[in-house]
Amino acid sequence: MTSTSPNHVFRALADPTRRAIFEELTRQGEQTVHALTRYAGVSQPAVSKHLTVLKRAKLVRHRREGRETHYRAQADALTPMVDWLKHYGAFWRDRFDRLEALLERME
Amino acid sequence: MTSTSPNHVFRALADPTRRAIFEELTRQGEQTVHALTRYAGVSQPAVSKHLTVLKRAKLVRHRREGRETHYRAQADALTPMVDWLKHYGAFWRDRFDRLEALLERME
DNA sequence: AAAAACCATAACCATTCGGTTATGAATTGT
DNA sequence: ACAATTCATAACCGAATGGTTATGGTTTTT
Repeated sequence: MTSTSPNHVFRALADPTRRAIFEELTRQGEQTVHALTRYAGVSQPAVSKHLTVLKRAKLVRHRREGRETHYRAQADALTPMVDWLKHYGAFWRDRFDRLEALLERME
Repeated sequence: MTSTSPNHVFRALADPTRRAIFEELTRQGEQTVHALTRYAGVSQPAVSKHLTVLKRAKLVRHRREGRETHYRAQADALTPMVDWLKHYGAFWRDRFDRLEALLERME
């Protein structure tokens, strides 16, 4: 019961600007909308809309602090995509399987 | 050399119908356009267009045989997506790293 | 108190997208 | 030779997408 439909995640990461925002949040950690706007090269409303899409996919969380909103990446929301790759990326399936076996032995 | 931009792959897999086609090709192996059309639940031209998009992302290969065209999944084209997950999926990064270390030791 | 900063939403616009039907080219079957 | 099958492309359409500027609500700064 890890995930039902990976739809939102795949959709959200299909856009390069959105991917760039997520990447930036992963690299630099928590950021305000203002900081992300300077980084993204598009208008502030555009960034806000992208963040809404990422939020819907649970790829980011936000935290209000005064007049600014801090966003941070929520990497475990990538699970549906990883699961999908495990099932349909035959090329990688062996490796994933071996990984899981290893991790279990490590517990 | 592994991949420049994962753009085409992410875009191609964003659509559920396209993902379903790729999944079907992965599960059942090579298929004609006709077979895929019966499976996909959309018109034949729609399937052809989806296959064109998947082809652009190198996710499928085709082979003409008489009047029919056989398509098959090209799973190693998922590499850019896996690489991206390795870099930006912090949650999974440790696991990937450990996996690669293990695999190297196993050679 | 007034001004400025930060952010989200609304309204709008051009383009892209995913689908359709129509058509034609090539191959196969009768 | 003719009919039928397979597929790709063209032409078209409504909806979704990604961007913009305008606006307004909070909160901070002066």
